[in-house]
Amino acid sequence: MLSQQKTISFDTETTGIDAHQAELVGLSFSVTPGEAYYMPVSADQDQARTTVARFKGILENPEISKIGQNIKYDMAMMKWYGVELAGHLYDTMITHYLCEPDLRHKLDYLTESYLDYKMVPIEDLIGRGGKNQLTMRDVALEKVKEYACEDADLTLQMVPVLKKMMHENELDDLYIKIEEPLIRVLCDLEYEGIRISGDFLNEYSKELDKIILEKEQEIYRNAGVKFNISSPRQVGEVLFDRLKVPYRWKKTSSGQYSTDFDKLTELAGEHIVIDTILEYRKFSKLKSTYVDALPTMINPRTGRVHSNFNQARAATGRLSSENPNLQNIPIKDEAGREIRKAFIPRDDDHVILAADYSQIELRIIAEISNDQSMLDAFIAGNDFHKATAAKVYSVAYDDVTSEQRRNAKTVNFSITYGAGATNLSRQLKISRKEATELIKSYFREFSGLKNYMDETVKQAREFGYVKTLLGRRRNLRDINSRNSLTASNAERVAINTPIQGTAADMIKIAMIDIHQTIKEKQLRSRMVLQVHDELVFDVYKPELETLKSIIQDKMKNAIPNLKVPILVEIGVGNNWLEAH
DNA sequence: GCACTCACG
DNA sequence: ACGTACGTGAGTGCG
Repeated sequence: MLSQQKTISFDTETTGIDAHQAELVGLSFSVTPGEAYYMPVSADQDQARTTVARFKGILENPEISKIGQNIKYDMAMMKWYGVELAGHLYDTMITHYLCEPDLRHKLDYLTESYLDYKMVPIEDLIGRGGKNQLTMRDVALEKVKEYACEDADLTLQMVPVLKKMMHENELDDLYIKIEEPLIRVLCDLEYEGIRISGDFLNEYSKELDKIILEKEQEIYRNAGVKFNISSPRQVGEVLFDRLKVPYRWKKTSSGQYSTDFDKLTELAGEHIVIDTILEYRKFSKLKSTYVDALPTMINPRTGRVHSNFNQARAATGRLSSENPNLQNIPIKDEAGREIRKAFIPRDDDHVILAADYSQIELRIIAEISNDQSMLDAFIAGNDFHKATAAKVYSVAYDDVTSEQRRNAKTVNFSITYGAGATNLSRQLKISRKEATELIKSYFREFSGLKNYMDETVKQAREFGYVKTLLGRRRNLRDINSRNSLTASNAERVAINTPIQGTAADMIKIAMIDIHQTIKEKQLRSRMVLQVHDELVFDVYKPELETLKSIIQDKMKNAIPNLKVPILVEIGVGNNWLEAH
C-alpha cells in the first residue's frame, strides 16, 4: 500500500517536549535512505508560520504518505503552525510497538537493535537536565542540521525492517484499521484539552492544608515523637521499633518495614496513631498529586489541560496518559471524588458527558470463551455479579445475599487476572480452602471459560504469543520458563492480555468512529478524555441528544456481530463528577 | 535513579 | 514450602 505511493519521512525540531507549549525550530525531511534536508525556521513566530506554509504542498497533500517516529507529536506541532498533516501515516514507534509490545520503541533503541547504528544522543547538543539545559534553538545550525537529518533519515531506514515484521506478524490490518486512524483522533483530543477549574482546586487545597496539619499534630501527639510522616521508612521505624506494634510480614527487598495500606489497615487496632497515618497519607496524596499539581498543568496558551495519551506504552494495547495522567483521577474515595468537580465544560453552552462500557472485560471473556452459561447470563440482562453468586452458591437469584454477591464480584474480577486461590482468599479474607472451593464451583458453572483459559495457556506455550480478537499480539518470552514462578506469571499475562487487549481494541474503534462522525456532521462537541472503558466529551448543549445517540451506537457496535450484548451507560452534568 | 506508596481501569 | 493478582503514572524520600 505504502510502496505504491509517494512517501516522505518527516521530523520537527522544537524547543520542548510538550507540543502544546513548544515552538518550532526546524523541519527535516528524507525521501532517500542516507539523504536528508533541514529547514530552520525563525524564532519570530510570524516568520516561522510563513516558512512552514511553504511546505503545505507536501504536508497537506493526501497523496504523499508521511513517515515519522511518534508522528502525533509532529502533527500537533504542525497544527499549531496552521498545517493539517494529510495522507497515510507510517509511525515507526507504533509499528514497532505492535510487533514487540513489551520492548522499548525509542528511535535510538530501534536503530541500534535493527540497523546496528548508534545515533547521536540529544544530550550531546542540549546537555542533560539541570539549569544548563539548552533548547534546540540555542544550538548551532550545523549541529541541529546533522541531528535533525539523522532523525528523518534513520526513521526512513527503519521502515522496510518494520514493514517486514508487521507483515510476518499479520499486523497490517490492525495498524491500518485502528492504530493509524487513532493517531489523528488522539492528536485532536489532546489539542482540544480539557478545562479544569484552577480556582476550585486552589480553594480545596487550602481545606486540605488545614486537615493535613491537624492530622500531623495528632500523629506527633499520639506517637510521642516528631518525624516525617511522608517517609515510609520513618513510619515503619516509629510504629515497629519505637511503639512496638507487632510486625508479622516479610520486610521489603531493601530491608525496610512495609507500611502500605493493607498492612496498616490490618494493624489499625494495635495503636491509635495508625488510623491517623492512613488519613494523613490519603489527604497528602490528594493534595500533592492532584489538587496542587493539576492547576500548574493548565496551558497558558489555551487555559486548558493537554495530557499526552501514549499510544505505544501499555503492552496489552491500552492507552496510557501522562503529563498529567488524567486516567487516574480519584473516584472511589469521597474526598478524592471532589477533584472531579474541577473538570468542567468549556463554557455555559456546553456540558460534560461521560459514556462507560458496563462490565466490558467480563462481556469480552464471555464472548471469546464462548461460555454459554456466561453468555446467557448477560443476555438475560440481570445483575451479572448476582447471577454469578446464584450459580456458584446454588441459590435462587432472588435469595442471593449481599455477601454472596460481593464475593462473586471479586471472583469475577480475579478471573480476568488469572488469579489463584491464594490471592482470592486474601482478597475475600476467607480461608484458602474456601477460596479453592469457590473457584471450583465457579469453573463448574462456567466450564467453557475454564476450557478457554486452559486452551489459551496451551496455545501460548506452543506458539509463544497470544492475540486479541482483532489480532493484536503479545509475545510471552517466559511462558516456557523452568522457573515455575516466572512461568505462572506469564500464564496470567496470557489469560489477561486477550481480555484487556480486546477491550482496548474495541474502545479505540469506537473513538475512531465517533471522531469521524463528529467531523462528517460538523458538530461542535469534542471528545476530551479516554479512561480505558470510558469516553468523556465536552458537548455543545444543542447537540446533546445527537451526541448521545452517536456515542451509544458507535460504542455498542465498534465490533459487530458479537454474541454478547454490549451495554453503554451515559451520564451528563456540569462537571465530570455529575456526569457519572 | 530506585524504592515505596497509591491513584485509576 | 512458598507465593502473585492484570495494566498504568506520579510524588516523595533517600542514597
